[in-house]
Amino acid sequence: MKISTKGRYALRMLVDLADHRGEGYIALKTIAERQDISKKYLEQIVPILTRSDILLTNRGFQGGYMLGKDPAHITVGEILRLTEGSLEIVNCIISDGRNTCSRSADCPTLPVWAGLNKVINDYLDSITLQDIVDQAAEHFANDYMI
Amino acid sequence: MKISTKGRYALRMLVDLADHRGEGYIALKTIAERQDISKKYLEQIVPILTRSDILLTNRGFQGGYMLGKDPAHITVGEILRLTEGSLEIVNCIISDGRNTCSRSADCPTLPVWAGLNKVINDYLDSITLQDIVDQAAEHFANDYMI
DNA sequence: TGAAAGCCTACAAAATCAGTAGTATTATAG
DNA sequence: CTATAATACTACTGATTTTGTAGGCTTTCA
Repeated sequence: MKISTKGRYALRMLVDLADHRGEGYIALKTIAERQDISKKYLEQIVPILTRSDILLTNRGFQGGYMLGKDPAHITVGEILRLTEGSLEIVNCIISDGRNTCSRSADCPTLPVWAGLNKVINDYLDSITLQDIVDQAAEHFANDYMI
Repeated sequence: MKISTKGRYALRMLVDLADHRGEGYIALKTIAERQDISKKYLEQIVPILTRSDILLTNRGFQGGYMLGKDPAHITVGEILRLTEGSLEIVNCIISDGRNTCSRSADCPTLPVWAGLNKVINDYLDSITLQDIVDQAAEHFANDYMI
């Protein structure tokens, strides 16, 4: 029951881009170095995001990546649903809320998982990239005040 | 990001026992057949629970298993923390709330995971075996009323 | 004393994770 | 028009986890 590096790295990359918003397209090499993540591995994760509207890409010389939307309109839930495939916490339930298991009609535990799903998705959908950037800035300011 | 069969089977087994409370020790064979789970596999999951106080065991002839506590005092969170090892959603954080990653001091995404952890644990700790049994009974009653 | 139960340990197929590697394609500067 | 700097695509791989099977051992009671 873990979120994989795929989702964690994607989030870190997008937060990095939100942090450097307004600097145009940023090369993956730069991000990989700043975040200390294998560039080759990131290369595999990134296309998942470019296929949606949250990440824009430019190939060739001086190419790179740029956020496609306002960080305040990109939620963590959105990012993780793309990179983790799905946030469904059990195989008993598939993405559209329908269920697959033959026992589902009478399964007393199914409502537990459905509720857990909702709690997780609601929480992750409530946090935007902008929230993360803002909170980090606040954290930094507090450090200075000590 | 999934809860494994280990946790799901353990929960189903304990709900089954809660359903048949007052019938003394119940053989694993019976539970495995009722729940359609491999008895041999259940055998491996069960010792995790007997080591805690939620499940009592009796060996030998007419042995079996019995809940060790009132179902109203056994939470889903308790069961899953035992069987899934931990409910921590990322490797960045370990069970006692301390963190392992070298980037943790400045990691802007860490609070997101800490918050997700709290949301998940709070939800799962809020549901007891008795809640599940009650809700299933209600569901059954509603079916009859239609 | 024998049958019914749980206990313990080893093994293994399949899936998933976390990358590495190499090649192809695209875009721009000069 | 070509060298270069960047992304895109695809294949492979070692390690770990998941989901069981299998078999023998021990305990309890009729």
